[in-house]
Amino acid sequence: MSSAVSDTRRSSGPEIADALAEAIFAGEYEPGDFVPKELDLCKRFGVSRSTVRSALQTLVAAGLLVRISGQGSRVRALQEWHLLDPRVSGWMARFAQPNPRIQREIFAFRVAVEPYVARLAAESATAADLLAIESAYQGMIRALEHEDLHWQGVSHDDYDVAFHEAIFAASHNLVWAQISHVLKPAIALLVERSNHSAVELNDSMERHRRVMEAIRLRQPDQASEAALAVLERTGRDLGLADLIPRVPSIEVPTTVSTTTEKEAL
Amino acid sequence: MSSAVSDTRRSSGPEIADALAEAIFAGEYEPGDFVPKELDLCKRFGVSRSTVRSALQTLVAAGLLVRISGQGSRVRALQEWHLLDPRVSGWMARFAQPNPRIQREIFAFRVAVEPYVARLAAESATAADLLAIESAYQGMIRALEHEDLHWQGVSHDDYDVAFHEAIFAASHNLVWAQISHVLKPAIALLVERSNHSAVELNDSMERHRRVMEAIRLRQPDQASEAALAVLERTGRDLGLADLIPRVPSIEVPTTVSTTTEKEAL
DNA sequence: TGATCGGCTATGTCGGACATAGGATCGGAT
DNA sequence: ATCCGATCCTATGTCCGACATAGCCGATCA
Repeated sequence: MSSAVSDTRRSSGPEIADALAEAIFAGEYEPGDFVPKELDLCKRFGVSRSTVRSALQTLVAAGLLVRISGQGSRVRALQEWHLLDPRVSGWMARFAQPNPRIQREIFAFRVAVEPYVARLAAESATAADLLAIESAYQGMIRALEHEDLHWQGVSHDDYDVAFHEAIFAASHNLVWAQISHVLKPAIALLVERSNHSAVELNDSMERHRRVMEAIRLRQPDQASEAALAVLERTGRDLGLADLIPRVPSIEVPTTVSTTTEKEAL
Repeated sequence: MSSAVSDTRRSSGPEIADALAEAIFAGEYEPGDFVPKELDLCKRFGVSRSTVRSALQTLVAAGLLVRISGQGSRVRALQEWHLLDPRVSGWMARFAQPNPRIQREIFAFRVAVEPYVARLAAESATAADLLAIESAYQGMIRALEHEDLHWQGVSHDDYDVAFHEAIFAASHNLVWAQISHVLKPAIALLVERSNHSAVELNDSMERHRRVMEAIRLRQPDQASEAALAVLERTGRDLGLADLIPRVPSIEVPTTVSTTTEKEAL
């Protein structure tokens, strides 16, 4: 048992935390269980108690553990985990792939959020933002043309992720930008798992292009729809398509208070 | 200088991190600056290096600091801070009150998000969720009637925050629930700063009631509108009303793919 | 003048020790 | 016999002192 964490080489801090996180995400220690005590972890990883404590503190900060004085370190319930911590998000993408519930809920979140963020981007993207978006898009194109050789180690998927990140950044809102950092690992995971046939890729590229174009032309409604269309393709590729129509994206209320769409700048 | 952090009493771990965070948020140490080295902090707080290192590690996990071996601990740029970490969110609410940009952007985020979450809640709230929402609502009422004496130390504001939290929980989505934890301190801050005149409170209560009723009756559209109306009042009280019409909430696309509203369960 | 070498600073890691919190156990009193 | 309290035990929290290491700066030398 516990084959995942048995490395003896000196790996300093973060790698120990990673190993423990992997074990937790793999279900080796379930919520309510206690992870091994500090001294055992010292022996297992061949490091001192300071280092182990440092790693454990990382997991506490991530909300994965509670440390009870005199008792041990207990795995917390799933709801308590800080899923919005980029570290946790990264672990989830790497280790929790088979967990369908989490994948579904994150995708549902993206379906709600990304069209709205695209709308914001259409309203307030600067030239610099457009450049970042277009660079990512061109990178995706180039990576497709020189299919086998990854352009300088940067693959099509990397550009795809960068494309989505650039749109979040273009929203010019601190909170949404943070959320893109959190979503990044999840997006990366979905991108690399979605299908890669030629037809699908062409379709996907066209959908991405429409998002970019709508943002450039300051067309919030079209940007929102186009972003949803991108997710629709991804969802179809991964069997999550049922989340698309039922969980709509963020809305423009049609109440009377709505002033005419302001053409800023 | 640095009058904020000069307490000598034994305060163990978290309070030292809090004191440092307060100093950073107060601008005592700006991005790029170095905070005092470990040994100085030991002397200042009267604790050992282990304790200081523990506190510093908390700030690193929050994204406020980078620790460079042999050089010191440097304050990171604002964009790097993990604003979605509940701890950071709490510090922000407590210490960064005068920062109008952050307040505005967080409120803009709420305006986008809360109506959509209310919609989700209307679609999938269970009886238990309704109970939680209604309990918070009744608590607000009781706290108003016995105005001066806080009911068992729980004030009207606390119930208000709990009301919003319960709605997030009723969305039954891990990510949205997390976001409520993050928003909680910000909500608490806004709630306690908004006006408390009798007329305004009555108006506010009526708006809250409409949200609750719409969720109970499974009316997503009404729930969304009602949630926006609650925020509209808050925004008006705090001079953020201009964010309401311009930054609409998450949308139901009116594309053909929308199936008929599903009456779940 | 410029590149390499050495020293300096502050963090990273180590090992051992004691204090403390929380649970379990065992005992006494009703 | 049951209930309650004092005691022991375990594992974490804190402390101390020491050395290793990373990164910067200045001095030295070609």
